[in-house]
Amino acid sequence: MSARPVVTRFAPSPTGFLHIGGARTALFNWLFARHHGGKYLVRIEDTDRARSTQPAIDAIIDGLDWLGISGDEPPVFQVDRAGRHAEVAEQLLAKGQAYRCFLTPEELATRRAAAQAERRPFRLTSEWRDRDATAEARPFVVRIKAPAAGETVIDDLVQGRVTVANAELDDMILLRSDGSPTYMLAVVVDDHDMQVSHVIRGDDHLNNAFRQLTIVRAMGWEEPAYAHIPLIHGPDGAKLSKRHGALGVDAYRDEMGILPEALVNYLLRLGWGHGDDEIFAREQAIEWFDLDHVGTSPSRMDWKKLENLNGHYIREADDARLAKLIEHKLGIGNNGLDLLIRAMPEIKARAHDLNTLADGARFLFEQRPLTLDPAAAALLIPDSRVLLATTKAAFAALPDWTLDAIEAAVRHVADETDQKLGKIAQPLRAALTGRTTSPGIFDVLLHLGQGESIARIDDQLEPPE
RNA sequence: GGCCCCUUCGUCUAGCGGUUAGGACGUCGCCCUCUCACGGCGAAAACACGAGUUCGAUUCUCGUAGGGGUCACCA
Repeated sequence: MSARPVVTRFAPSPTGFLHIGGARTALFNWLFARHHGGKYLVRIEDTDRARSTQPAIDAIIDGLDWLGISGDEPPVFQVDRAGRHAEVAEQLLAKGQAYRCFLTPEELATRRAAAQAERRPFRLTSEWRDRDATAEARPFVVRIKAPAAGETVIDDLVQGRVTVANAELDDMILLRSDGSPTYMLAVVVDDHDMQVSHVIRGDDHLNNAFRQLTIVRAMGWEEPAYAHIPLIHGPDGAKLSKRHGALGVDAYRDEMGILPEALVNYLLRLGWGHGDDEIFAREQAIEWFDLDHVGTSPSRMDWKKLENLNGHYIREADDARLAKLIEHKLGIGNNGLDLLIRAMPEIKARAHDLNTLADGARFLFEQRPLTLDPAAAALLIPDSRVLLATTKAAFAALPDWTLDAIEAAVRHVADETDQKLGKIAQPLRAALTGRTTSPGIFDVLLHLGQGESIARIDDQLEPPE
């Protein structure tokens, strides 16, 4: 590795949302730069003006921001640099490393079809390659003169040494007939101008690296180091589809209720490992991250593991922060927020995403009389109602509504009636929360308050008609 | 199809010639217990196959099979 400063970049094309694979690529670039005290840049590859959209750009920027891996500098937009790209193409032309090709798309299609008919691979050999055709008036594209013989070797930081015969490389287009740069040219020029030292990107670009290298070499520029990381597949090993996770990171946030630190931890661990470690604080990840422990085989999404990690981070998260994140799901005001925060320690222990978190807190804000779910309703048999009535009386007599006092009261009723605690706790839970599962019953009582608790019990004392 | 890449429990991975092949998620069992979680303990579970190289291969080499990527005036 050369001594030049580390500069990485994440270069998405804004034709869709920021998906999980892109997020991981960005993360690895960010981590690598941080680890080496370098710089991490974001470049929007919008040279395909027909397919690039502003919503996509917003989604990508927003997603990176949410994950805490925004660029160190404002994003670079590739379209803004079209002039510079054309300039480099001109230089290549002047150096005889590129040529104007007057083949029309139709001619190209014909040749391609012919090659396919003969079942041989199509490799363009343009008759314009060695012609000096500056004077032609017809539309043309600018093509690179790819080396015809020999081979090109890349020492990929993840994949190892990869060799490709130059005969496999074709004279790809640098400038389209409308004068706009293609991706192939734009990446190389921008990476050079932005002084990118390490190109870390998805495996699907490995083949491109060879073609891009020919441009770098034709210009005599310093070559970046390459690191092609394996793609993420769906649980079935096939390409990640919409059905199983080719979602924008916004869906992980808004629909699945995932915390950014959980997604980051999961993504980091997917395709990379550090011994037996599973949980990484950000600083720790920066310290440990490297490229030589990035795996070489594609990895599959494991929703259960993400969920587990998310549960971990929810339990670790600040109560007020969590309350803020779910208050809109519960439709509560400021008074409710305070209650929610107070009850959060018990609620969050039982959640693995923001949806289950909100669901677990719902009983706190339910309007009386509660609608019991079937399992809870089934608990309220006549015997239970008698116990409930006794318990209610004990609650009504309590001068202080503290956890200790509540617990003592309930246990006392159990002793007096010679019942196990569960015989009282379960009907109580049903009456107070409408469900058969909830935080510990004493906590439920405490947070609901004396008046509300008694009222909810009262609601269930008489069997419904 | 050409070219390129990949292959350790179901999944994510540790391993970098000699290990009882380790951890995590998931699964199952037990414990804790007022329910559900959390937590604790334990169990089942893997080196794709075949040749080499070597005293010795999960590890190195080559095949086979399987999987993936890529072959545009898209990125």
